[in-house]
Amino acid sequence: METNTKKHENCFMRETCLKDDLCPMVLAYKLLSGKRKIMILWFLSNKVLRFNELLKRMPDVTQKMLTKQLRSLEEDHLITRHIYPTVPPKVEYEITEIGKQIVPILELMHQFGASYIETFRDELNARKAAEENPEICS
Amino acid sequence: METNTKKHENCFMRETCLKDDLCPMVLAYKLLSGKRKIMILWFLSNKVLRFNELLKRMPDVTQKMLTKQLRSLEEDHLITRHIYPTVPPKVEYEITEIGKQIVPILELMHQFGASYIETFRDELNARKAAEENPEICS
DNA sequence: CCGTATCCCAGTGGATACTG
DNA sequence: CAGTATCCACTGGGATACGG
Repeated sequence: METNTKKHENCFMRETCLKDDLCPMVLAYKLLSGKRKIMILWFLSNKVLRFNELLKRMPDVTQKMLTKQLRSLEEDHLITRHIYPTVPPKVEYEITEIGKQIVPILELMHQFGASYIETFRDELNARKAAEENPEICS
Repeated sequence: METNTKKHENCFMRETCLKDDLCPMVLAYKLLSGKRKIMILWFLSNKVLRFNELLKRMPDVTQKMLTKQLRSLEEDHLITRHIYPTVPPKVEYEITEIGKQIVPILELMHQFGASYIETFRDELNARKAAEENPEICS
């Protein structure tokens, strides 16, 4: 009987959710897809930050990409953008209420990632070494 | 002191994790990146499935892509592949122990997605209608 | 049944230079 | 400071056909 209280949540989903393309899980995935979005949300989760502050925290991203991802997050209502019309300009980004609901997901991902690294440390190091010295495979 | 039990988990991470590129959160994101991986893990989370059973559950994916994503998941030790050398061939995919640890993330994503849809139902419908009838914008 | 092989396209994201 | 504008390489992923 499915009146069982300990029934696996959303279990029905496993059979049906693909039928309509507004599957909540897939939607959530799409909202987070983009190489930098999770990091942006992560950094904003406990602090309002300016454009340059975000840029400094993400050394390997270009201005263009940061702008693009920020605009996309704003469009999805996950962050807001406050412009102060001063000279020089000042723009602050803040996470929204709905955006904050993503943070627990990020924390779980972090936990999982840490546990995964723990388990496969050696293999991960080997992979990394391999792609840094491809000539070894010659 | 970090002996504080109620301290926000991983809070320190927000400042430092980008410095080395093995940030656990980013790693977790990469393991799940790929249009179908979350769905595959979702379907396998409570059942061992054959290739064709997966294919039937995901009507909009090609064999090639399904194969590719399955191989990638296998390589990352999130699923295993059992081959029965019968005629016709039979291949079963099963989630691993480490793979099972991803399921809570998927469940959170599903919850979030549902809540997001609840909040922005009208806008989501409008967007969908817009991309189905682009001529409206003429 | 469970794949590979080939071709091809659109979108992501990097580098660099310029602007209000 | 906080962006645009251009150009361009790479790859994710779709369509289709073939193979063990």
